[in-house]
Amino acid sequence: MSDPLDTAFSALADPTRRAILAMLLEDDMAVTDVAAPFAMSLAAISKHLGVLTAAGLISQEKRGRVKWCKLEPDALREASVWMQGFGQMAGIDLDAFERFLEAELTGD
Amino acid sequence: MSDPLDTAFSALADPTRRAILAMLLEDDMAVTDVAAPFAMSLAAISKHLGVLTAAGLISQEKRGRVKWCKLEPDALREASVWMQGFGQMAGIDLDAFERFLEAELTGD
DNA sequence: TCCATATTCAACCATTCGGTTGACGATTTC
DNA sequence: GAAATCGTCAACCGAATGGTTGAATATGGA
Repeated sequence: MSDPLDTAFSALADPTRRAILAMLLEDDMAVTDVAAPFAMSLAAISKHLGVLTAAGLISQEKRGRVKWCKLEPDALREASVWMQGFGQMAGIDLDAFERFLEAELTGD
Repeated sequence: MSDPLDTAFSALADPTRRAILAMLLEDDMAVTDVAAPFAMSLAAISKHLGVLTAAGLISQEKRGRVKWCKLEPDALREASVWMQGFGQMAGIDLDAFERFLEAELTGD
């Protein structure tokens, strides 16, 4: 499974991993803190983080005894581009999306 | 795995299935014709088509003895919106993003 | 009717996946 | 130095995945 799209989509297929990505969207986090809200072992979360790292969706940097996890949206962008090829995203109000982006980026 | 995002991303994680979707982007096809370019059994392709159907990414309609496969981009829409949020908006207020998604997905 | 075509079903197989537990190495703190 | 904390590793488990083959079920055409 060397194709980056394979690993990216496969990583995104798990709800725990998507939840982790959503958490990292707000801020970088240590492994233990990532694991805190989940009802599963730290080792399981560590594996999930390994999958996300292998897919390039996050990066991990160890400082001291804490390993920090950081979102890496570039890999998502590739997958997103692939999906754009199926263009007919008819239902989405792209104008509203643009306005939203604009407001978010220029606001505050 | 009832979450539609789970099934959609999981279905997209396989290169054979992505290739099938790309083929169907051009035109509707019969199962046998979908299978033709692949070096695997017809039964295997039939299974892949079942996965894509379960994910809502395609639909299948039987006319006579031929079952026609048709791309259904709506299921891709949800997944695409989810990904665009990460790809383009890292560091942006997640709450506002979720409110936007809510409006998009449930609205009108 | 008889045969070919289109597709699925059922059983099987090897591999991967998502989880567990317990031990372990590394680092910080007391 | 001893003890607590952070995180991974290794072994194991059950279930799901992706493929095979061979038989079965429709349907269409001669």
